[in-house]
Amino acid sequence: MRLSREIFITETIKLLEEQGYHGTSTRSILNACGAQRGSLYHFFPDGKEELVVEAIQVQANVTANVMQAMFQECDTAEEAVFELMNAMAERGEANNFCVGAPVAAIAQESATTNHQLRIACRDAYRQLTDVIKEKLIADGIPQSKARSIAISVTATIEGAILLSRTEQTGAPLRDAAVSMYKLIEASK
Amino acid sequence: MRLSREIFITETIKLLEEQGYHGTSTRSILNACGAQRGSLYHFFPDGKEELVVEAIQVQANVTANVMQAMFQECDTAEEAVFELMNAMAERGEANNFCVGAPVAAIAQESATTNHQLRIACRDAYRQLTDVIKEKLIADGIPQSKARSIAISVTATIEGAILLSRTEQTGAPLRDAAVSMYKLIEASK
DNA sequence: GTCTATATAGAGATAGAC
DNA sequence: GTCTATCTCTATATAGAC
Repeated sequence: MRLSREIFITETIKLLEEQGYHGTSTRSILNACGAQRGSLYHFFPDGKEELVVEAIQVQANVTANVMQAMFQECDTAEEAVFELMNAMAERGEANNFCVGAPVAAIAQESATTNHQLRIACRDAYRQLTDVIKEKLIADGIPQSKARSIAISVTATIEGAILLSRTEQTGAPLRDAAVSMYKLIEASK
Repeated sequence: MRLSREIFITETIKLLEEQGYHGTSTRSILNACGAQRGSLYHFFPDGKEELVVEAIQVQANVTANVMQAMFQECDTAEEAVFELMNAMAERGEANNFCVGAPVAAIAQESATTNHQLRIACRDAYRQLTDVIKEKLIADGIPQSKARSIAISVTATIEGAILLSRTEQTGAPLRDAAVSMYKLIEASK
């Protein structure tokens, strides 16, 4: 089969979402791609770590773009965040929560044990936080306040995905959506 | 050495906190306990999974007790949550964020792949959410509202721990503490 | 660029002596 | 209850033919 870095990255993101870093073997990645071992090390000479770091970066870009597109449709920042979180709840319910927070699992596992991965996760979160922050600023909230709220919203989203996955229902994401709406509204 | 189930559980919690489920080998647990392989399977015939399930339960109980004790010292619910989250920021900074959310890492990894672990994590979160809910109710917030806010707060705490670990600073936890204070205050 | 075979290490678990 | 030896499986990575 004609392979490419892109195919590896796409399949890796999916598996990371479900199983995290240690839980995702290069074997299962190879399997998902229909590739042989040699190809992986041809495209990613530094192996699994290199592949996962790139997967995190690609995933962050994709998510940031989706969020930005969604935010443009919403007048206020509280609406934007509310819509985003409800969309996540729906997406999760449609997929039995097999998809979720690809970065979160890696971040938890690697925060204190793998520098490269930690940095990749950190930068991914900064990118997503910035998208939220910009929407808050565009909505008239002063910069330093916007920064603090954006971090809180990012935290809440990640935690709510975790709870929704654990409960196997979108309820936590929907509850948290309401709370974030109120929080942003009250901060104006 | 004279061993016990308790020693295994205590050491396992510590390792899970840093490395998650797949990242924590039974070998490293044995090492930390100064135990031999046979002892583990003597105390926990079903092996790693049984041990980890118990570790999650014990950890949930300990955390719930700490929270309850802390909450008793605080007049209002918003104060209580604020104090808790700031205490977590401090604790993290004192430990280079090597400690954190033992349940979160396992929950992420096992949500879609291991039923027993998922249930243990789910119950752990329900227990912690209940502690927060009771404080909100005691503070005069009606039950259904209290439930929804408690879930949001739990989500935010878990997410903020994740961000703090990733950034290696307590800032996200402190930002989120302020936000949760505002959220609860505005919900009265 | 793709394939197979292999190297090396580590995983979780079991059996049975003491 | 503890220890050691061992089983089986799987992990990541490499080498070299094609």
